Amino acid sequence: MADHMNLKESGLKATLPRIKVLDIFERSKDKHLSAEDIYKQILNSGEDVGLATIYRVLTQFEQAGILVRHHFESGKAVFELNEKTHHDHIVCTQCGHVKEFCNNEIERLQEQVAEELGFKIIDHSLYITADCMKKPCSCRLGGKENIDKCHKEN
Amino acid sequence: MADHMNLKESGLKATLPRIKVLDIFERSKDKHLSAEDIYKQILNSGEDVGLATIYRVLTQFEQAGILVRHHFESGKAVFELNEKTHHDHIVCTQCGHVKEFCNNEIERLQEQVAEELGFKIIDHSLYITADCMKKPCSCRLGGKENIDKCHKEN
DNA sequence: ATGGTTATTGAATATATTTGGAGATATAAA
DNA sequence: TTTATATCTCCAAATATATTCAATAACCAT
Repeated sequence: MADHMNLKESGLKATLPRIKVLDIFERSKDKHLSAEDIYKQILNSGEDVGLATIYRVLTQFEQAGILVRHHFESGKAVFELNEKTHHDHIVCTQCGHVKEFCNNEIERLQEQVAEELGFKIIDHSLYITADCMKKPCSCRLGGKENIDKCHKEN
Repeated sequence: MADHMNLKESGLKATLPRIKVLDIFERSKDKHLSAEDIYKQILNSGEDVGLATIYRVLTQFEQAGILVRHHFESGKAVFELNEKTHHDHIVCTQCGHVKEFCNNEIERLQEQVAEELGFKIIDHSLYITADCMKKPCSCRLGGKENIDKCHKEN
């Protein structure tokens, strides 16, 4: 359900193969999955994605720090989600720039709210969509270079 | 017709393509529509609007805070009306039960954090995954009926 | 209403990625 | 050496979305 901002952060487009792969990993946390595993699961789900694409996506995700690759005895590489230190996201609707933040007070309140409702928090994701208020700024003229130029110093 | 207000407020002229697009979203609340979806619907309704215009209008609406853009499973962006009547979600990993909540303090802190970072909030979504701590409870035995029975009174 | 100013449109084209498939490579086992 | 298996690379085609530009339509002040 949650929008996959990991992709945007990594500069990867949210395409069907990538979203599918991410989804599978998030649905099976703490499991080690090989390229073939992923491939079969996607085929089973009715979608048709090439095996080459799976390998490519896995490597991209590894490079983006989304996944971790392991080589166990089996001869084939397996992957799992890279649980990074947590942070929330604020995304500019004007230029797409993503900024990370972490506010302890917000984290604490979440725990509190959850407890009041009778839940114990396992994880959470907070995405704020916003306007970076930098008009008139070059990032509004389009083009990735402009975004980078504009936000370099942030 | 009152839609024109939205447009005027955003400094956008009330043109046929824009009114049509807005209309479609208001007529199909809670649905996620892609540029193609909109395009086809408009063509079906007899009007002829260019696909380029649809893309342009959708981006403009997003920037105006009228629409929110998501990337779900499909690989193409989808949009929905930006409902200001906002709430957050807490989801139980055990039984899938979803509870909505809204905590003013959290909302306020988000505004504050955003402001400190130089952003103006347009929208946000907070998903908490948690454990509903109701074990041993019937919802853990599987089956939608059980979930409903278990959480009816929440 | 009229006309001038300016924003907006549609069509074509551009862009920038990403994709699947076939074959290349590599490594290990037989 | 052959065989099998895992992974990667090349490339042409597909995809989603953006941009350019001349023609048109919306807005505003007469």
